[in-house]
Amino acid sequence: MTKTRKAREELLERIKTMKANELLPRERDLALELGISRSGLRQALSELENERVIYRVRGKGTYVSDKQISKRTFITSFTRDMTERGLVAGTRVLHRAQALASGEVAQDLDVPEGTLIYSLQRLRLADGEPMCIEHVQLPAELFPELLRQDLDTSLYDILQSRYGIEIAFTRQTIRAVVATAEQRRLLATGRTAALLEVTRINFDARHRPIERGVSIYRGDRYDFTFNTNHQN
Amino acid sequence: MTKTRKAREELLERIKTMKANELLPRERDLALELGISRSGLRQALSELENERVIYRVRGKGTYVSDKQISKRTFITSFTRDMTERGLVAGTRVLHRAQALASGEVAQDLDVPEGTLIYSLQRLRLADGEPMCIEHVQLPAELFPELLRQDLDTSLYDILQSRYGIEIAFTRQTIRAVVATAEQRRLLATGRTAALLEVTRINFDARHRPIERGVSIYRGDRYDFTFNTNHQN
DNA sequence: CAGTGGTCTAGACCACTGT
DNA sequence: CAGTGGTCTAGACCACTGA
Repeated sequence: MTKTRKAREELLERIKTMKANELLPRERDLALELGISRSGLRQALSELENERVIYRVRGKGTYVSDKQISKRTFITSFTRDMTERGLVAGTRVLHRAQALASGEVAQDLDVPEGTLIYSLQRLRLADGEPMCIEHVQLPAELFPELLRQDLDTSLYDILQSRYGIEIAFTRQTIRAVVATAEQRRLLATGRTAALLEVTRINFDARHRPIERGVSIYRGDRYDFTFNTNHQN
Repeated sequence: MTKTRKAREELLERIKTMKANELLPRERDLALELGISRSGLRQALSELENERVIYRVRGKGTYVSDKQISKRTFITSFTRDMTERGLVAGTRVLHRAQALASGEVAQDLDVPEGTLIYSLQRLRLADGEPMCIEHVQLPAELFPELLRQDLDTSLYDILQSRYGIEIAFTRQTIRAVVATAEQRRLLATGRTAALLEVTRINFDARHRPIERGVSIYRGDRYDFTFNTNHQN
């Protein structure tokens, strides 16, 4: 645990007890109080500012954000997403197979055409109701024996705990599409349903593609919320 | 222009001439070369890392990212968005009026119900074809005489150049909806069209809501791409 | 004017990588 | 082991805010 990290935790504790828009002590005092240099403190504060836990005003001071504003950055994991919405995530594996990468999949995963991949199709449920159809591809080389794992849970938990893979960032493309007959059947929607099609590629810290997939969500039950920073 | 900023620019110049995954000089040498301290250089590098222009590997060095990966963070401005796609943005103002904030609008803008706002409805075009219907609300107090401006251009350019307002971050919620008859008429889509409904609130650096709006995009012509960092 | 956050420095030491 | 990026420090000075 670095000192900056520790300062960050202590700051979060302190902020929890404060109201929105309340003023924090000046940096020089906070640093003294937390037993850290001002530079170290400033790094911790900068992280919290990026996460919108606080905001800083030059010449005035550092303030606590509205709780409302700070949340929702991370998405990606269906299980976590549903949990945050107060729903219980469920999974039905529709199909699992080895396959050879081609076309868009090979391009997204940055592997030559014909590379061995795992392909996984799952129906994801929220409180027992169909929410989304998921089609995932991963390079087989990185995940030996993946298809023998229990795939009824969070794929990202498996990648992390069993293969030690950490996702560093995600690129997503969202479209609106009209449901096909097959999709209507699986998702149990009405005749003319609009669906949210999310195509995502997950990368590790070295910018290597780790996993890609397409998720098709019911438009009447799902929305997608996120924040964007416009620094500079 | 700060030294860090200058270093950043010079680094970008240098990176432009390099290939993907090429190794940059070590930090100590780069700092010397750019006439800056290592700390200052590291801050510039950290910015570039966040923007995915470079990536760093401990014990090895700092590398140039694939050009492919770095782009697409900023969205929000329709005009800029279309320009990046190689399309010409156009605008037809459908409606402009003063109004009183109520319900969701008052809540999103964080003003009491009954506060005076400006309301603006525009049809946005790409290469002359309808792309999106936009419905925007802003607190009148912040933007005197707004309705007298030329609203056929980028609203964000007006906010910045005429009112000196800088947007610091954006919160967006995306849904898929089926087009109503009115929307089909305005957007010139077919009978059963899926649309992308984007609700956004723009905040300044002090976390004050500056503007909110709903944009309804044609599902067959538009997609929405963005990146998410999962630091920590 | 005093008080705040923002920038910058030179240097020390730590943690990880690959030979 | 030598070489890399990562953390941390103490202190100086700048730029902005509001009384």
